Amino acid sequence: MAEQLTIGELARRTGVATSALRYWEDLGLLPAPARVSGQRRYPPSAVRLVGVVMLLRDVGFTLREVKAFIAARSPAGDGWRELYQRKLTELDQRIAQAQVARTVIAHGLACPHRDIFECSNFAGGVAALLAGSSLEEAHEEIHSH
Amino acid sequence: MAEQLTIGELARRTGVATSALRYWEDLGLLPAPARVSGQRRYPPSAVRLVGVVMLLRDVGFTLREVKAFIAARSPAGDGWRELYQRKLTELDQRIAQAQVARTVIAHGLACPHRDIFECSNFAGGVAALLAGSSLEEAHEEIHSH
DNA sequence: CAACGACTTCAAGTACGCTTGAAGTCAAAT
DNA sequence: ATTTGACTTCAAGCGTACTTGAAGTCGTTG
Repeated sequence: MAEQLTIGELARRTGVATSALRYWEDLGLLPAPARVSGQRRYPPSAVRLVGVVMLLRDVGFTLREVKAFIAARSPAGDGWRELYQRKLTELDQRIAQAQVARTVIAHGLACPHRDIFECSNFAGGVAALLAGSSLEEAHEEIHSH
Repeated sequence: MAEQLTIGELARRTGVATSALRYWEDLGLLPAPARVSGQRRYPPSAVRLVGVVMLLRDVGFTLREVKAFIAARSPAGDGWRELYQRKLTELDQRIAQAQVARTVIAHGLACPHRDIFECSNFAGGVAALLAGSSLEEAHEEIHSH
Protein backbone atom coordinates (compact mmCIF):
# COMPACT_ATOMS: atom_id res chain seq x y z
CA MET A 1 0.00 0.00 0.00
CA ALA A 2 0.84 3.67 0.01
CA GLU A 3 2.55 3.36 -3.33
CA GLN A 4 5.25 5.92 -3.80
CA LEU A 5 5.28 8.23 -6.80
CA THR A 6 8.31 9.17 -8.86
CA ILE A 7 8.65 12.82 -9.75
CA GLY A 8 7.47 12.01 -13.25
CA GLU A 9 4.29 10.41 -11.98
CA LEU A 10 3.64 13.29 -9.62
CA ALA A 11 4.13 15.65 -12.55
CA ARG A 12 1.65 13.71 -14.67
CA ARG A 13 -0.93 13.60 -11.94
CA THR A 14 -0.73 17.26 -11.10
CA GLY A 15 0.14 18.84 -14.42
CA VAL A 16 3.16 20.53 -12.85
CA ALA A 17 6.49 20.06 -14.68
CA THR A 18 9.20 18.05 -12.92
CA SER A 19 11.49 21.06 -13.15
CA ALA A 20 8.91 23.11 -11.32
CA LEU A 21 8.52 20.46 -8.61
CA ARG A 22 12.28 20.47 -8.00
CA TYR A 23 12.22 24.25 -7.95
CA TRP A 24 9.44 24.24 -5.35
CA GLU A 25 11.45 21.83 -3.28
CA ASP A 26 14.52 24.10 -3.48
CA LEU A 27 12.39 26.97 -2.26
CA GLY A 28 11.28 24.88 0.68
CA LEU A 29 7.69 24.67 -0.49
CA LEU A 30 7.68 20.92 -0.77
CA PRO A 31 9.46 18.77 1.81
CA ALA A 32 12.41 16.72 0.49
CA PRO A 33 10.85 13.31 -0.17
CA ALA A 34 12.37 9.88 0.46
CA ARG A 35 14.94 8.66 -2.05
CA VAL A 36 15.47 5.34 -3.75
CA SER A 37 18.95 5.22 -5.22
CA GLY A 38 19.02 8.97 -5.51
CA GLN A 39 15.55 9.34 -7.00
CA ARG A 40 12.69 11.08 -5.28
CA ARG A 41 9.75 8.99 -4.08
CA TYR A 42 6.67 10.92 -3.03
CA PRO A 43 3.85 9.72 -0.81
CA PRO A 44 0.40 9.91 -2.49
CA SER A 45 -0.47 12.82 -0.21
CA ALA A 46 2.03 14.90 -2.19
CA VAL A 47 -0.58 15.23 -4.92
CA ARG A 48 -2.82 17.08 -2.48
CA LEU A 49 0.01 19.28 -1.31
CA VAL A 50 0.92 20.19 -4.87
CA GLY A 51 -2.75 20.95 -5.44
CA VAL A 52 -2.77 23.39 -2.55
CA VAL A 53 0.33 25.11 -3.86
CA MET A 54 -1.21 25.43 -7.32
CA LEU A 55 -4.45 26.75 -5.90
CA LEU A 56 -2.79 29.44 -3.84
CA ARG A 57 -0.33 30.35 -6.59
CA ASP A 58 -3.07 30.65 -9.20
CA VAL A 59 -5.06 32.84 -6.89
CA GLY A 60 -2.28 35.41 -6.78
CA PHE A 61 -0.03 34.46 -3.90
CA THR A 62 3.74 34.36 -4.46
CA LEU A 63 5.53 31.08 -3.79
CA ARG A 64 7.11 32.64 -0.68
CA GLU A 65 3.68 33.49 0.62
CA VAL A 66 2.49 29.98 -0.09
CA LYS A 67 5.52 28.66 1.76
CA ALA A 68 4.79 30.84 4.76
CA PHE A 69 1.18 29.78 4.58
CA ILE A 70 1.98 26.07 4.63
CA ALA A 71 4.89 26.30 7.05
CA ALA A 72 3.07 28.57 9.51
CA ARG A 73 0.87 25.80 10.78
CA SER A 74 3.43 23.64 12.61
CA PRO A 75 4.60 25.90 15.49
CA ALA A 76 2.50 26.07 18.61
CA GLY A 77 2.36 29.88 18.29
CA ASP A 78 -0.64 31.85 17.07
CA GLY A 79 1.34 33.63 14.34
CA TRP A 80 -0.39 31.57 11.71
CA ARG A 81 -3.84 32.84 12.71
CA GLU A 82 -2.81 36.34 11.88
CA LEU A 83 -1.33 35.17 8.59
CA TYR A 84 -4.41 33.18 7.64
CA GLN A 85 -6.60 36.13 8.54
CA ARG A 86 -4.58 38.47 6.37
CA LYS A 87 -4.69 36.05 3.45
CA LEU A 88 -8.41 35.71 3.86
CA THR A 89 -8.83 39.46 3.63
CA GLU A 90 -6.57 39.64 0.60
CA LEU A 91 -8.55 36.88 -1.01
CA ASP A 92 -11.85 38.66 -0.37
CA GLN A 93 -10.47 41.77 -2.02
CA ARG A 94 -9.24 39.71 -4.94
CA ILE A 95 -12.63 38.08 -5.39
CA ALA A 96 -14.37 41.44 -5.24
CA GLN A 97 -11.97 42.86 -7.82
CA ALA A 98 -12.45 39.87 -10.08
CA GLN A 99 -16.20 40.35 -9.88
CA VAL A 100 -15.87 44.01 -10.80
CA ALA A 101 -13.66 42.97 -13.72
CA ARG A 102 -16.26 40.41 -14.73
CA THR A 103 -18.97 43.02 -14.73
CA VAL A 104 -16.84 45.41 -16.73
CA ILE A 105 -15.96 42.81 -19.36
CA ALA A 106 -19.50 41.45 -19.55
CA HIS A 107 -20.75 44.96 -20.09
CA GLY A 108 -18.08 45.56 -22.70
CA LEU A 109 -19.53 42.58 -24.53
CA ALA A 110 -23.11 43.75 -24.24
CA CYS A 111 -22.53 47.45 -24.86
CA PRO A 112 -22.94 48.79 -28.40
CA HIS A 113 -20.55 51.71 -27.88
CA ARG A 114 -17.57 51.75 -30.18
CA ASP A 115 -15.41 53.33 -27.56
CA ILE A 116 -16.05 51.52 -24.28
CA PHE A 117 -14.84 54.52 -22.35
CA GLU A 118 -17.69 56.62 -23.69
CA CYS A 119 -20.09 54.30 -21.95
CA SER A 120 -21.27 55.45 -18.56
CA ASN A 121 -21.93 51.91 -17.35
CA PHE A 122 -18.38 50.98 -18.09
CA ALA A 123 -17.14 54.07 -16.33
CA GLY A 124 -19.33 53.12 -13.39
CA GLY A 125 -17.60 49.77 -13.09
CA VAL A 126 -14.23 51.38 -13.09
CA ALA A 127 -15.43 53.93 -10.57
CA ALA A 128 -16.29 51.02 -8.29
CA LEU A 129 -12.71 49.95 -8.68
CA LEU A 130 -11.42 53.43 -7.94
CA ALA A 131 -13.20 53.34 -4.61
CA GLY A 132 -11.09 50.40 -3.45
CA SER A 133 -7.52 49.27 -4.17
CA SER A 134 -4.65 51.72 -4.09
CA LEU A 135 -6.65 54.57 -5.47
CA GLU A 136 -7.84 55.92 -2.16
CA GLU A 137 -5.41 58.78 -2.42
CA ALA A 138 -7.19 59.69 -5.62
CA HIS A 139 -10.41 59.84 -3.69
CA GLU A 140 -8.91 62.28 -1.20
CA GLU A 141 -7.32 64.29 -4.00
CA ILE A 142 -10.64 64.65 -5.76
CA HIS A 143 -12.45 65.80 -2.66
CA SER A 144 -9.77 68.12 -1.34
CA HIS A 145 -9.15 69.86 -4.64
CA MET B 1 -11.65 72.96 -18.08
CA ALA B 2 -10.32 69.50 -18.80
CA GLU B 3 -7.16 70.26 -16.91
CA GLN B 4 -4.25 68.20 -18.09
CA LEU B 5 -2.27 66.01 -15.72
CA THR B 6 1.49 65.64 -15.62
CA ILE B 7 2.81 62.12 -15.29
CA GLY B 8 3.53 62.83 -11.62
CA GLU B 9 -0.05 63.82 -10.93
CA LEU B 10 -1.39 60.81 -12.79
CA ALA B 11 0.94 58.65 -10.71
CA ARG B 12 -0.31 60.21 -7.49
CA ARG B 13 -3.95 59.82 -8.45
CA THR B 14 -3.64 56.21 -9.52
CA GLY B 15 -0.92 54.91 -7.24
CA VAL B 16 1.04 53.71 -10.27
CA ALA B 17 4.72 54.76 -10.43
CA THR B 18 5.75 57.15 -13.18
CA SER B 19 8.26 54.58 -14.40
CA ALA B 20 5.46 52.05 -14.75
CA LEU B 21 3.30 54.54 -16.66
CA ARG B 22 6.12 55.15 -19.15
CA TYR B 23 6.64 51.41 -19.41
CA TRP B 24 2.96 50.88 -20.16
CA GLU B 25 3.15 53.55 -22.81
CA ASP B 26 6.17 51.83 -24.40
CA LEU B 27 4.21 48.59 -24.51
CA GLY B 28 1.39 50.40 -26.28
CA LEU B 29 -1.02 50.03 -23.40
CA LEU B 30 -1.46 53.74 -22.91
CA PRO B 31 -1.68 56.08 -25.90
CA ALA B 32 1.16 58.61 -26.17
CA PRO B 33 -0.29 61.74 -24.58
CA ALA B 34 0.09 65.35 -25.69
CA ARG B 35 3.36 67.06 -24.81
CA VAL B 36 4.17 70.48 -23.43
CA SER B 37 7.84 71.21 -24.02
CA GLY B 38 8.65 67.52 -24.02
CA GLN B 39 6.59 66.64 -20.97
CA ARG B 40 3.56 64.37 -21.07
CA ARG B 41 0.14 65.92 -20.41
CA TYR B 42 -2.67 63.46 -19.80
CA PRO B 43 -6.39 64.12 -20.15
CA PRO B 44 -8.35 63.42 -16.95
CA SER B 45 -9.82 60.33 -18.62
CA ALA B 46 -6.38 58.76 -18.38
CA VAL B 47 -7.09 58.08 -14.71
CA ARG B 48 -9.93 55.82 -15.74
CA LEU B 49 -7.85 54.08 -18.35
CA VAL B 50 -5.06 53.44 -15.87
CA GLY B 51 -7.71 52.10 -13.51
CA VAL B 52 -8.88 49.61 -16.11
CA VAL B 53 -5.33 48.45 -16.73
CA MET B 54 -4.76 47.99 -13.01
CA LEU B 55 -8.01 46.12 -12.60
CA LEU B 56 -7.29 43.67 -15.38
CA ARG B 57 -3.66 43.26 -14.38
CA ASP B 58 -4.55 42.59 -10.75
CA VAL B 59 -7.07 40.04 -11.82
CA GLY B 60 -4.39 37.97 -13.51
CA PHE B 61 -4.15 39.20 -17.09
CA THR B 62 -0.73 39.93 -18.58
CA LEU B 63 -0.10 43.42 -19.89
CA ARG B 64 -0.15 42.06 -23.46
CA GLU B 65 -3.57 40.62 -22.81
CA VAL B 66 -4.74 43.91 -21.36
CA LYS B 67 -3.40 45.67 -24.43
CA ALA B 68 -5.23 43.29 -26.74
CA PHE B 69 -8.32 43.73 -24.63
CA ILE B 70 -8.28 47.52 -24.85
CA ALA B 71 -7.10 47.70 -28.45
CA ALA B 72 -9.52 45.06 -29.73
CA ARG B 73 -12.49 47.38 -29.56
CA SER B 74 -11.65 49.82 -32.34
CA PRO B 75 -11.80 47.68 -35.52
CA ALA B 76 -15.16 47.05 -37.13
CA GLY B 77 -14.47 43.29 -36.98
CA ASP B 78 -16.00 40.90 -34.48
CA GLY B 79 -12.66 39.57 -33.29
CA TRP B 80 -13.05 41.41 -30.04
CA ARG B 81 -16.26 39.57 -29.16
CA GLU B 82 -14.41 36.30 -29.14
CA LEU B 83 -11.63 37.82 -27.04
CA TYR B 84 -14.06 39.29 -24.52
CA GLN B 85 -15.92 36.02 -24.31
CA ARG B 86 -12.71 34.10 -23.62
CA LYS B 87 -11.64 36.58 -20.97
CA LEU B 88 -15.02 36.32 -19.35
CA THR B 89 -14.68 32.55 -19.12
CA GLU B 90 -11.16 32.85 -17.72
CA LEU B 91 -12.43 35.31 -15.18
CA ASP B 92 -15.26 33.02 -14.10
CA GLN B 93 -12.74 30.24 -13.54
CA ARG B 94 -10.53 32.58 -11.59
CA ILE B 95 -13.38 33.69 -9.38
CA ALA B 96 -14.40 30.08 -8.75
CA GLN B 97 -10.83 29.17 -7.83
CA ALA B 98 -10.52 32.14 -5.54
CA GLN B 99 -13.69 31.08 -3.77
CA VAL B 100 -12.35 27.56 -3.30
CA ALA B 101 -9.14 29.06 -1.93
CA ARG B 102 -11.19 31.24 0.39
CA THR B 103 -13.06 28.25 1.72
CA VAL B 104 -9.83 26.33 2.21
CA ILE B 105 -8.16 29.17 4.09
CA ALA B 106 -11.23 29.96 6.16
CA HIS B 107 -11.42 26.34 7.13
CA GLY B 108 -7.72 26.30 7.94
CA LEU B 109 -8.49 29.12 10.35
CA ALA B 110 -11.44 27.38 11.95
CA CYS B 111 -10.02 23.87 12.06
CA PRO B 112 -8.27 22.72 15.21
CA HIS B 113 -6.04 20.19 13.44
CA ARG B 114 -2.34 20.75 13.84
CA ASP B 115 -1.64 19.41 10.38
CA ILE B 116 -4.21 20.91 8.03
CA PHE B 117 -3.70 18.03 5.65
CA GLU B 118 -5.01 15.60 8.21
CA CYS B 119 -8.34 17.39 8.07
CA SER B 120 -10.90 15.88 5.71
CA ASN B 121 -12.67 19.18 5.15
CA PHE B 122 -9.47 20.73 3.98
CA ALA B 123 -8.84 17.78 1.70
CA GLY B 124 -12.36 18.20 0.37
CA GLY B 125 -11.62 21.76 -0.65
CA VAL B 126 -8.52 20.69 -2.45
CA ALA B 127 -10.43 17.85 -4.07
CA ALA B 128 -12.80 20.44 -5.48
CA LEU B 129 -9.76 22.08 -6.97
CA LEU B 130 -8.51 18.80 -8.39
CA ALA B 131 -11.75 18.40 -10.31
CA GLY B 132 -11.07 21.54 -12.33
CA SER B 133 -7.87 23.23 -13.55
CA SER B 134 -5.09 21.21 -15.14
CA LEU B 135 -5.62 18.16 -13.00
CA GLU B 136 -8.10 16.46 -15.27
CA GLU B 137 -5.42 14.02 -16.33
CA ALA B 138 -5.15 13.10 -12.68
CA HIS B 139 -8.85 12.37 -12.67
CA GLU B 140 -8.45 9.99 -15.60
CA GLU B 141 -5.37 8.42 -14.03
CA ILE B 142 -7.25 7.73 -10.84
CA HIS B 143 -10.19 6.13 -12.60
CA SER B 144 -8.21 4.16 -15.15
CA HIS B 145 -5.80 2.69 -12.65
C1' DC C 1 21.87 83.67 -13.06
C1' DA C 2 21.98 79.87 -10.21
C1' DA C 3 19.55 76.44 -8.12
C1' DC C 4 15.41 73.57 -7.54
C1' DG C 5 12.04 70.21 -8.72
C1' DA C 6 9.79 67.77 -12.02
C1' DC C 7 10.22 66.13 -15.94
C1' DT C 8 13.00 63.61 -20.24
C1' DT C 9 15.56 59.29 -22.51
C1' DC C 10 18.12 55.19 -22.45
C1' DA C 11 20.55 51.28 -20.67
C1' DA C 12 21.14 48.26 -17.18
C1' DG C 13 19.59 45.86 -13.16
C1' DT C 14 16.11 43.20 -10.24
C1' DA C 15 12.57 39.75 -8.56
C1' DC C 16 9.82 36.01 -9.68
C1' DG C 17 8.90 31.56 -11.59
C1' DC C 18 10.32 28.74 -14.05
C1' DT C 19 12.80 26.13 -18.38
C1' DT C 20 16.68 24.37 -20.79
C1' DG C 21 20.99 22.11 -21.50
C1' DA C 22 25.06 19.56 -20.24
C1' DA C 23 26.85 15.74 -18.03
C1' DG C 24 26.11 11.94 -15.29
C1' DT C 25 23.63 7.76 -12.61
C1' DC C 26 20.70 3.89 -12.32
C1' DA C 27 17.56 -0.24 -13.29
C1' DA C 28 15.53 -2.90 -16.62
C1' DA C 29 15.15 -4.69 -21.28
C1' DT C 30 17.48 -6.33 -25.56
C1' DA D 1 27.22 -5.79 -22.58
C1' DT D 2 24.95 -1.95 -24.24
C1' DT D 3 21.11 0.67 -24.93
C1' DT D 4 16.95 2.95 -23.26
C1' DG D 5 14.37 5.93 -20.38
C1' DA D 6 13.69 8.13 -16.31
C1' DC D 7 15.86 10.10 -13.19
C1' DT D 8 19.99 13.30 -10.87
C1' DT D 9 22.61 18.10 -10.18
C1' DC D 10 24.04 22.53 -11.45
C1' DA D 11 24.46 26.67 -14.06
C1' DA D 12 22.66 29.54 -17.26
C1' DG D 13 18.87 31.51 -19.78
C1' DC D 14 14.16 33.52 -20.39
C1' DG D 15 9.68 36.25 -20.14
C1' DT D 16 7.16 39.47 -17.41
C1' DA D 17 6.91 43.67 -15.10
C1' DC D 18 9.04 46.88 -13.55
C1' DT D 19 12.89 49.93 -10.98
C1' DT D 20 17.11 52.36 -10.83
C1' DG D 21 20.71 55.34 -12.26
C1' DA D 22 23.08 58.52 -15.25
C1' DA D 23 22.86 62.50 -17.83
C1' DG D 24 20.24 66.05 -19.57
C1' DT D 25 16.07 69.60 -20.31
C1' DC D 26 12.53 72.64 -18.67
C1' DG D 27 10.05 76.43 -16.11
C1' DT D 28 9.87 78.80 -11.85
C1' DT D 29 11.79 81.04 -7.69
C1' DG D 30 15.15 83.57 -4.97
